[in-house]
Amino acid sequence: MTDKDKKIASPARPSVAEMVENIVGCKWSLRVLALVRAGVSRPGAMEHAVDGLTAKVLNERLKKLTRYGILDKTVYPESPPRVEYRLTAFGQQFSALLDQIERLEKVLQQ
Amino acid sequence: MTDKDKKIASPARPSVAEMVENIVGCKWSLRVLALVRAGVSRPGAMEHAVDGLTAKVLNERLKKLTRYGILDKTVYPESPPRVEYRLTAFGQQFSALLDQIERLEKVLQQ
DNA sequence: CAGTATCCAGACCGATACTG
DNA sequence: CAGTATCGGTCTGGATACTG
Repeated sequence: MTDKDKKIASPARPSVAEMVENIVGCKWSLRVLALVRAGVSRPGAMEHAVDGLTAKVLNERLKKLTRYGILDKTVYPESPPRVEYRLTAFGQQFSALLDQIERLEKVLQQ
Repeated sequence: MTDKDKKIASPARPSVAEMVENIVGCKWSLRVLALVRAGVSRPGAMEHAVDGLTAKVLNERLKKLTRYGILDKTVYPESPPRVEYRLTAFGQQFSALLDQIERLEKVLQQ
């Protein structure tokens, strides 16, 4: 975990602009968000799906996204352990940013 | 200028996702973008408007936003020199991200 | 499988001083 | 006023090794 992360441990309700800066500014965040949105819910699957993404960084991102109320974490007490991440209601709205980015992508391709 | 900046000097058309990561990841970028959008076009005015923003960092942001085709720079050959930055057509669409952020802000406040 | 601890090269950005 | 050069502390994130 980074120091930046620690600073928002007990946030005075960070603004969305701060969230966006802090989340999007971190490498892999958008990728991870897109994966969860696409139904890839398990960390192992995410790590496998994204070339170059390591477990350490992935966990940092998942933690941050969870702390911001964008993702929801579920732990199933099995062996081997199974964990799933899902978008929260707010996370679904937040991830609409991905749609707008995609829209801009098309603008650029013309 | 940072090394990250140099890498996109001759871009193979960076994706919007990369642009977003690279721009939003840089502190002050959203603030600067919002200022230009609000009609604050001169660097001096921007520096004066944002507490904590220094000329060096401001120029790095303006350069990057210009290189990405989001801003347009105009130099008036006067003395003292006058410079103005404006949103390009693409920049206007890009800065719609700010609207969505503002929308999310309201979602969060409920 | 999920998650953490440690290390460290390199990037970021704030301060300062400077040019045209 | 606009912009650059340089320095230096801090943070980032990739590699590796490890626990439960």
